[in-house]
Amino acid sequence: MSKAEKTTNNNDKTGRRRATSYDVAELAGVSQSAVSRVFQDGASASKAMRDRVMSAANKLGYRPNAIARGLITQRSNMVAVVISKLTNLYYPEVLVQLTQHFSEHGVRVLLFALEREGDTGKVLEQMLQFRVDGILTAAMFTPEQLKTIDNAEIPLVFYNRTLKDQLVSSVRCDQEEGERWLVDELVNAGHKSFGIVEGPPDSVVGLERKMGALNELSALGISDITTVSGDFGYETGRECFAQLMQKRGSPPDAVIAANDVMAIGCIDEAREEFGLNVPNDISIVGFDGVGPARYAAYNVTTVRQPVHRMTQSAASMLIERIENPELSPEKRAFSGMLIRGGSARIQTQDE
Amino acid sequence: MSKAEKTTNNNDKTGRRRATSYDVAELAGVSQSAVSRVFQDGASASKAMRDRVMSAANKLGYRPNAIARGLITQRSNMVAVVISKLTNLYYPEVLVQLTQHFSEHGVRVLLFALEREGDTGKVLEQMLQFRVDGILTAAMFTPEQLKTIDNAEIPLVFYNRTLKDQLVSSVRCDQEEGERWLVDELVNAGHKSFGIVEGPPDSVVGLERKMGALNELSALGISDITTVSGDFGYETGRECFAQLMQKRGSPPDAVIAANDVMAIGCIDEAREEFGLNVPNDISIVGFDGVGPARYAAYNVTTVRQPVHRMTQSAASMLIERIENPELSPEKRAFSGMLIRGGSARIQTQDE
DNA sequence: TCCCGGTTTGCATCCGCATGCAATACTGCC
DNA sequence: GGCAGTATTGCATGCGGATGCAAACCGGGA
Repeated sequence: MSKAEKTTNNNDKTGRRRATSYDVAELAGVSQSAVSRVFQDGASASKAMRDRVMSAANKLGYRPNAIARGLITQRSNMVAVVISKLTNLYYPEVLVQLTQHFSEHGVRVLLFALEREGDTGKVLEQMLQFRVDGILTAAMFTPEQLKTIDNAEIPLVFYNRTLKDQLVSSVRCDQEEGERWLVDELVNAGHKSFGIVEGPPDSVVGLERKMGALNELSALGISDITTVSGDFGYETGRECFAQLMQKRGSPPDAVIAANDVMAIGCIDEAREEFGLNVPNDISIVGFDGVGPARYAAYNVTTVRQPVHRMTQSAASMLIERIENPELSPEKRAFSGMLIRGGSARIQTQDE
Repeated sequence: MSKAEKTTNNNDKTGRRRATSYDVAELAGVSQSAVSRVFQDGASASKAMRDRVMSAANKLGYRPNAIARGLITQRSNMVAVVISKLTNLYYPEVLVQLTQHFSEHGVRVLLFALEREGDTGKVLEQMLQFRVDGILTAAMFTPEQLKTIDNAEIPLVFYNRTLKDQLVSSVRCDQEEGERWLVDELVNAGHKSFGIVEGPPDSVVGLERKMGALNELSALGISDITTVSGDFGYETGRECFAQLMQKRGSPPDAVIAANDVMAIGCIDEAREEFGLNVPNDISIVGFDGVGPARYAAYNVTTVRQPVHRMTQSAASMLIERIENPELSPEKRAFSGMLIRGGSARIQTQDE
């Protein structure tokens, strides 16, 4: 079959077919490669050629086929972003910002949403089949899965989690540090007994926060600690507080919740069901600095993650590694920002 | 160049290269088409062939290349999902659920996030270049853009917005109806003066809600109405309430906010800055039924969107139209659910 | 044993674009 | 005007897999 015929094979059911570079070439009376070059960045093409091709392309409504381009350049210009369902209220911002950062570099986001953080297996296969150029994940992978990704030589950046002693790239908020701050402030202000509301068992973030708090409490010689476990949601925040009360009989001086939403749940439960005044009867702190933490009714004392810088950083780390696979892994930890809200009795000002 | 040579051209910088169907074929001692067939659903292949190929494939870590497959089948198995930034707190759920519904049908989500609902131009081009099989949008397109999409014969489903008198598919919550319910309840309970907090000017959803409320108020002969305008965020919710007070001098009997987050802002402002008791001094209602609306401190009277059914419906509508492009457009409107929270003085029970 | 119908399999080709290489056009300069 | 040097352009081919068609194979019935 000749090249000319190629431009006439309408194979769409409707008889129409999307214009290809051959169609444009024919209409413009130039070669297909010329068309290809006009639609590339660094390619050489004279102004005359550019005009002719663009005019023909507009007439036909031609757009380069990113799929075909990806096949030949071995770059899909897509990255996989993996999020898990539980972490409500916070990841939305992350996702929108990430998408925009990637977008500025011509990279699209292929979204993978997990029911729970454990469901990574199913999606990994898909990511590989779609030949994503990189993976940004807010969920953990098993060692075996990591090996698969490594074998495929796909750059990977963890978001808010990392692997100690392993060569992986990650961007995270220093949760231990944040918890340390909270604990220090509370202890300095005289709190002696603590309740800890931890996150779901398979959440790395939740675990880090809990350990950060426990370690610091232990370092400060505090041992009156009661731990209960929730799932990052409002309802379990309330349940957790109730459990805490049941376990202890009386309220602790302070409650450290693994995130703001659970802290809010605790505050509501403390007020509504136990008639406690927050912060006079009990201090309650959270983590994240999400929107609702700022609502006047709660004004949660918390540590805010620098979401914007983190997403920015994560996106550029991944893009750099896509463009230069030789780059060695890098772990970046951002400090959060202590928000001295009104839900805890701590000093308003350092002296 | 012979077929055999094809299997040996390592062109990766590292000397490694992802296994292709040719590699698998060679190792298994079969033809490339055989490999292709083993990795397809309806294709014919004997068990013996299946085993040989799968074994070779596993040995090589082969995975079919979805990009190449898309090129030939004319199906990318990707849909574009367009969201805009402003609508916080609510779209996250939508997004995760949509992704999961699509995922069950083997369809991936390519995410496009808009800074504002007006920025559709930039992303449209990208969606077309990536040859998405369909578009699900929670942002509006211009008539010109719609024509482009139509020309490209890409199925399109609107989420929570639609075009009257036009042949487009859409899934939405009946916002007018919901506002009608709220207004009826409030008026029945004796509210006579109203404040309306509307959404940002380019939000279709916001507009629908405002008009729904205004129309019903007018139908019921209520004319004491003050309108102010926010951006769906908490802060402007507070500002709006302050403006409302400034404009009127005294609080209206009820405030109808275009979404829950602004309703929460109004409640906080009313309580904190104006010392009003909600709902005794003033009723405040929202829309959406998001998580924070349920927090005990607010317990917002609102209309909850049936998010799960809506996303489910939207996903399947789009998939059906991808598989059968002849299907005519369809508009589905779901009724919301009136949540009689504690932020408004309305009857708890119909008699 | 031979022939027929139904499966499996291989062959060849195409999807739409990028790119190395060779051919051609154009530029400035002596 | 001629020529070296550079900027454009066209040609041919490949990226990885799907698929129509024909060849090969398989089993069963006469």
